[in-house]
Amino acid sequence: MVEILTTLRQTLKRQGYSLTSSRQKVFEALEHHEPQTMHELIVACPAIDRASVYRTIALFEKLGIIQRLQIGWKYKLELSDAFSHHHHHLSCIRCGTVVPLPEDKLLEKKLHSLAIAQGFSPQDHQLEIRGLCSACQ
Amino acid sequence: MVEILTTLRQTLKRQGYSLTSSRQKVFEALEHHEPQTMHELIVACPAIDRASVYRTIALFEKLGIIQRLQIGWKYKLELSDAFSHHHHHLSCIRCGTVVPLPEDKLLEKKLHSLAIAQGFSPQDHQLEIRGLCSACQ
DNA sequence: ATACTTGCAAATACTTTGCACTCCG
DNA sequence: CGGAGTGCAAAGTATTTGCAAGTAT
Repeated sequence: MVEILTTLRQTLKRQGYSLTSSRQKVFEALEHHEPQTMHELIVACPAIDRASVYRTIALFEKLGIIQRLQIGWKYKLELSDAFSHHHHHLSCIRCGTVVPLPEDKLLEKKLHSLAIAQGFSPQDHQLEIRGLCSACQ
Repeated sequence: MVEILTTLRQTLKRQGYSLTSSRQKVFEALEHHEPQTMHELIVACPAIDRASVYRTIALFEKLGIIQRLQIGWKYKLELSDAFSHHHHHLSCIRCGTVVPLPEDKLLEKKLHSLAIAQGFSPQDHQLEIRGLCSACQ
């Protein structure tokens, strides 16, 4: 808990930024949650101005602290691999639930080799599988 | 060429819509192109009002003619699997180029089984691999 | 001191809607 | 004729920017 905030502080400091209480609140709103929309995040941080949330998210994204993903129609935000675990998502097209997919080494290797085969130097990737969750089937 | 327009017409007609010249132009702007942003599409159809392009895209999406993808920051649009081939994307984080990834049966099977293992009934999926293309490395 | 941060208000950008008119079956 | 389709302008949302005041190093 304290540990991860230290990592966050260091990540910011390394680039000349500081861990302010606003930034910490945005970070905590993202922690231990499913990917959120910008709107949800703004609501989750009522004490912080919208513009500041946008600026914080832009900064976090630049520093690789968070990542955007496509879940359904709109993008959502979640902590990046460095602050959580690398994973993919299953999303239910009926109830909207998003479930993380356990890491699969074989899949990761496969994706890497596919990119190499096209002459790309892969850096990261995103996968979303849509379908019906067990409850909605 | 004519064939695919016939399929398009039938898809529309089946739901009570007709293939107008505006809709055909939007469709053709999407055909044989990399995924495009809404803005690019609007520019590509100068004779058509912005609102109509939005309405056409909404309709096409409802009927499964196109799909949205998140490529980097913003979403982009492309024809869905029914009007092109199922594929994934490699995108260059430097120059923005998007390259389709050839279909890989093994990958598809793998994704299907991963979803099943979580109790999901998978319907479709999207994969984006980001990295540097051969020219930008 | 100097550079980074933030809130607030205004400016932009993006998307949807209401309405009148046209087109097609 | 009657519903579908479109352009145009206006209304809504979403996101970014300028600026002055506050804060950390």
